[in-house]
Amino acid sequence: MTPPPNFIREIIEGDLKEGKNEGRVHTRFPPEPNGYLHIGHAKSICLNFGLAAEYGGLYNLRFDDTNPSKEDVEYVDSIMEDVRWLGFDWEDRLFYASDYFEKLYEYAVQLIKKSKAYVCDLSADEIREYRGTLTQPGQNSPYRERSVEENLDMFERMRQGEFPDGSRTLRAKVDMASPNLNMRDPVMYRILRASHHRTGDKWCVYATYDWAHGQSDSIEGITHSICTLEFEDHRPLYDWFIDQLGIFHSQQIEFARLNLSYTIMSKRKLLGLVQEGHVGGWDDPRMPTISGLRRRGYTPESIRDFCERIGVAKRESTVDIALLEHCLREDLNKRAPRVMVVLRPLRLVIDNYPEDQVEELDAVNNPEDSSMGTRKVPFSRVLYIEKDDFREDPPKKWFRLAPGREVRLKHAYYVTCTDVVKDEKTGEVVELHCAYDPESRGGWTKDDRKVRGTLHWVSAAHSFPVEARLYDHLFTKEDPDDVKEGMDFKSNLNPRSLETLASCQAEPSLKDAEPGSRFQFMRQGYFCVDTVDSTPDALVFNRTATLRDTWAKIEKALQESEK
RNA sequence: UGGGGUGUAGCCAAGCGGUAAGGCAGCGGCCUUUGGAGCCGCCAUUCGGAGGUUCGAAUCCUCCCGCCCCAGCCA
Repeated sequence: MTPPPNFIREIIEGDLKEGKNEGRVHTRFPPEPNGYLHIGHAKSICLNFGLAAEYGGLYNLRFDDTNPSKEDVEYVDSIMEDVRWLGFDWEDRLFYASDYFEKLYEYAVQLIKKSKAYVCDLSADEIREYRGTLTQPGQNSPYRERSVEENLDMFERMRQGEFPDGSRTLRAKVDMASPNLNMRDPVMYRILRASHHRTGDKWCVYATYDWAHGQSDSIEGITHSICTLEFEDHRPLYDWFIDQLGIFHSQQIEFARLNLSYTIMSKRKLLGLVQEGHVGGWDDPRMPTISGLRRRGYTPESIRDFCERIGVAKRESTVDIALLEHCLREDLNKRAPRVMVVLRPLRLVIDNYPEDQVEELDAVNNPEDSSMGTRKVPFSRVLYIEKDDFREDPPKKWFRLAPGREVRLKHAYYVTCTDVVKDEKTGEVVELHCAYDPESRGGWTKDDRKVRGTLHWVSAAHSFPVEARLYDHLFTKEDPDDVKEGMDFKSNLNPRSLETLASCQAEPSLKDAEPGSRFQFMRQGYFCVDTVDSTPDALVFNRTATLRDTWAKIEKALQESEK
């Protein structure tokens, strides 16, 4: 399969044709360790690493750790775990911008010597005032024309910790009248006494993104530095620094970040959900984080497939989350073994089935893949079926169970409903009585009689209780940020994003299911054993995705036509 | 009102002067021991709008309109 064309591939192929960079393709994924990776990062990882792999190049993992006040090792660990899980191996090419702090400092000295950088004593507020506005040019800082000697001395003293936090900065001397605000003497270093997760207290001056990023790319010999659209305005500065220094020139290319319907992708907002307890953590199965998706039961293959299918372009867009779910189902359909689990049990007694008899019936593990074999499922007189599979007063087109109706029990027999037992007080149906056809063993008869409905079931005496967690979109709105005045995205949180069913009944083969293992609960959806809360004695399953539910559509259409 | 981007179907997205790929969603049908899966078919006479160039324009030119990003010592 040849990957779909996109503008970045076009650029790379053009470069290759021209023999640029000696034919090398070298990319990097540069996360800041200030949060967990999400599906949007997966797009970037697949793009960066996928492209390098495709053109026989290399890719680096580089932590952009230039702001110690927001960063933490917890995040670097999770990021490495997530990237590996997605299926990418950076081999020995793990780097940190902090690896280059000394080099960056030397580069800064070079710029000072070229009179292209200066120490500025303006406060943050003053810098803002001097910067001008979108329509008005800025004014030069009064410190702009300090001598090289004084700048060298002051910069050295900044590093030595002689000045308080925020009191001075090192700025690039570019152009205060530039229509591009990024060129109005951007800050390269700020004084910040914060302990860095790797360099500890060695430094009290830290490079800004603009100063660190391009030079890090250059040091690593990155040929194509792929980033998101909001950095487009920074490209002239990216190029300016590299040109002033006369070092290897990486090419920055920008693409549109991923947005997903019913989802937020902002790390800041995601952090808020975690901190305020709206979700259980970064790895809550409702989160769009890689760790959340993993715990939910997503496969790395399905995520990579998704990232390929959404394409790469420069126009801002929001991908329908149904596409992600589709990729997941397509993958799991082929690999997930089928099992029978009754989510909301309803007792069903087969009156004409011998009291003590138990049959071990053959069940196919995956109709899509016969190599996955078969298993035995016990059948007996008392079963559980799904509450939703019985209607006392069935609507049109209903071909599940109802009084007098015959259905097939998957892998087993045909049964006909003969009696309904209700709770005297509530009127709730509590038990069904059926008669089975002994000639229908395996689920078919010689007379080829049509039985349209097929239900899943478990034997009451052989099944065991499990918990199922049914997840739905975290937000009720396609665009969670679409809110009324004064409200924020949290007002769109879906109160029903998690439904816990504590007394489901599972077939015995599930007893030894390992944490993380995935199944299709027949006619219900894909589920996986939770890796955090599940124990061998009390299994917890997360619903990864529902199956397509044609009946739900039919019923909805039926109800609407009656109105 | 400065600068940088960007407009192709409900949602993504190909297209690069020769007459609108593909996927998702949706809708019909077939098939089915999962109302699952699979299979078949339908779904843009038109590309943000208006002019122009050309035998021929989504592709080139002009003007207009919409949307996104930028005034952190965040990334």
